[in-house]
Amino acid sequence: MLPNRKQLILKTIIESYISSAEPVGSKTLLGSFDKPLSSATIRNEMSELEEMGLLEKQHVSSGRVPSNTAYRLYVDHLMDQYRMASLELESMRKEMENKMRDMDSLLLAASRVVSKLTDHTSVALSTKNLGEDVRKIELIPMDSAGMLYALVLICEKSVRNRVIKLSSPVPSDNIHALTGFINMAIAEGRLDRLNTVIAQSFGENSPFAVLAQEVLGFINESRCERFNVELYLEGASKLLQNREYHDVRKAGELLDHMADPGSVRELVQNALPGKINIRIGPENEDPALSEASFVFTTYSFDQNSRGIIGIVAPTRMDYAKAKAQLAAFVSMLNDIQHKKEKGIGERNEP
Amino acid sequence: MLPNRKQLILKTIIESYISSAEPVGSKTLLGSFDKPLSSATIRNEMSELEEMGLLEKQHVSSGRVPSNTAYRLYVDHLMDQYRMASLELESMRKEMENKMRDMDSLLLAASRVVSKLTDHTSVALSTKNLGEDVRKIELIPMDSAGMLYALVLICEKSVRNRVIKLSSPVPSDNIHALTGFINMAIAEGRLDRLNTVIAQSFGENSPFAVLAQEVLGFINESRCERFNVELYLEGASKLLQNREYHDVRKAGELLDHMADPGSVRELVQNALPGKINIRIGPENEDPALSEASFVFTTYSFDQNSRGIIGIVAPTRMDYAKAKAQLAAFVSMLNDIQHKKEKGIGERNEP
DNA sequence: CTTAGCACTCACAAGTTGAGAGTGCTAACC
DNA sequence: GGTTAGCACTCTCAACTTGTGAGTGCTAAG
Repeated sequence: MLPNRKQLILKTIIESYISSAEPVGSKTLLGSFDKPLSSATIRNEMSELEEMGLLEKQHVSSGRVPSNTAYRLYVDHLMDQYRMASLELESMRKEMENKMRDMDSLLLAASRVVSKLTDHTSVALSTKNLGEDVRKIELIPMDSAGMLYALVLICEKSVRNRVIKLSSPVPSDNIHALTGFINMAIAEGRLDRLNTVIAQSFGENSPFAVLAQEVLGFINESRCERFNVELYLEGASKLLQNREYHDVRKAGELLDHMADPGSVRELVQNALPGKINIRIGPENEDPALSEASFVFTTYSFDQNSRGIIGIVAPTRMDYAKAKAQLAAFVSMLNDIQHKKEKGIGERNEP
Repeated sequence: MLPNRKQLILKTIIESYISSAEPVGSKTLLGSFDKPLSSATIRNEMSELEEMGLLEKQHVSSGRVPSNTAYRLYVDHLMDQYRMASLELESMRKEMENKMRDMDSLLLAASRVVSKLTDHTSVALSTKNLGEDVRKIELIPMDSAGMLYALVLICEKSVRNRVIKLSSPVPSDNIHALTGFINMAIAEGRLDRLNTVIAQSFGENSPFAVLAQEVLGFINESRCERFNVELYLEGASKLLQNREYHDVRKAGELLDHMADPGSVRELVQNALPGKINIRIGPENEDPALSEASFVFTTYSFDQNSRGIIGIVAPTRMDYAKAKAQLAAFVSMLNDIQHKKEKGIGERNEP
């Protein structure tokens, strides 16, 4: 067993190296001990630790670096237990629960396949409209002439209101009925279709339908968009294979950008929907992509869920191939989607 | 509009640069035209193309490189259409269909959260026993004394057979019944529980139960294990942030290894189940990890699905922190899993 | 319009140098 | 004995220097 002071010194060296990544010299440790030690003393200890195979020098006169044996010793005996803050734990749990709910495995699968297929880094972004924004409405008749006070409770806490003036009066129990209708529709998440349902049931121009129209319009305006965004970046390491990105700083910068939903969203503004979009170098607003091209296409899975999928590569990429592959892929994805909607595919094999 | 020869030269330059990544000099193109041209001619053309802003030199005497404008021109007008081989298309479709079926979003979510949490590259590997291996059985009585010929159809095509000898004879309609039972169980994927069901229904030692036992044993032996493996590598770019991996070749090598299920599987051999395993540098068999540490833990979701999840980082990593985070994460995952099984969590908010 | 030839430019790799960090050793000190 | 100060020594790293080769632009002739 190591004497106490050696242990302490080793531990200090390891931790210093862990956090700084710089080889540790005898002077670096000067301030780190209760009892002040001179650098020479530390040097002596260090050289003994080196003899024991716990420290290593990269060259004769460099600081020392822990050996693998030292790490092992550290892990098994020396290191303190790290205590996670309860805040940290809590955020971890939240994150996990959200992720599990929101993960979009179709798009993930897509981005994996695209990356593998094109041999480039692929990016997929899905934007899902959660649509759970409107919670409840309340309609309050103000007089018999057709003035209404409408309240919309949105997004958990906030409230919007408006006075609605009807051209022809509507009986107050109709108003109650409408309130009920709408709240039920909200609860069941079929608010979008209510409009047409009412128009069909009561006639396009019936006072009731007009009122409903009015109220639904108001609700629509009040909607605060609640989006859920997921981003998949696959095959990041493929980028490194291009000589343009042999500079790690550049590669890291680009990858970080492509891993950030906000940045990607900006990149795909003004995309032609359904076409293969090609953005060459500085055609991408973002300076991080000034030497990269982004070939992508938009894709919408259903009303509430849109996405983009594409690849990033150096401007010197094989555009023809990438374009063809992406196009083929999207058309294939459409087929799959189609089959799924019709409920054909996706059973176990017969 | 560009004269024909200029177009051709530009196109050739772009395509040469796309595939070689080397600035293109006038001599490089010598062999590329039907009508032989001297390098001087090409030089003249190139210098005109440069004046038009389509080519660029990195320095006075280097080859030329297409400008972004040139790429745009190329994409819009010059490039040939790339035609995908039908083989390529087919493999794409297959890949996609498999991926969609096999994606394990829990583990993906987990690996994302872990990467974000620890700020390191995370790796998750899931091994799922598909268990759909046995397709059908057939039992054929050979004589009245209790000899049976059993056929098991496994894994789509292959067949195994065995002669089973019963200690006491079983009536032949019982045998038909058993065949029916088992095939039903196979079809419904509850073969595992059939054993106990029969024992309970017919008595532990009844001839029928004994026969069933025998046949089920045979089936079990015949099982060819069909595994499905999925691997998730998240936060690959985080590795680049460590100075140890500022060398792109090294980083790429490591990432490629960690992205390969086979390699990862080898790494986690002899893992202590349920513990946090720490493999420091060369403790990992694989030389690609000789300067990296792999901290991981095993995790089993249910009978048929096992996985590992962990992080890779340079040997100089904060082991204490990583260990604590991973431990906390796994215990949290267990909770979630638990809740899920009991059917508690995962509703919409109230 | 095309080509051959030549002078010129510049990046890159190899070699050189000096400063700085860190060591090991020795001798003195407690 | 353990600890410290001091000094010579080693080695890396960055800055600078140099020579070579690739590739150009220009000119003059075909």
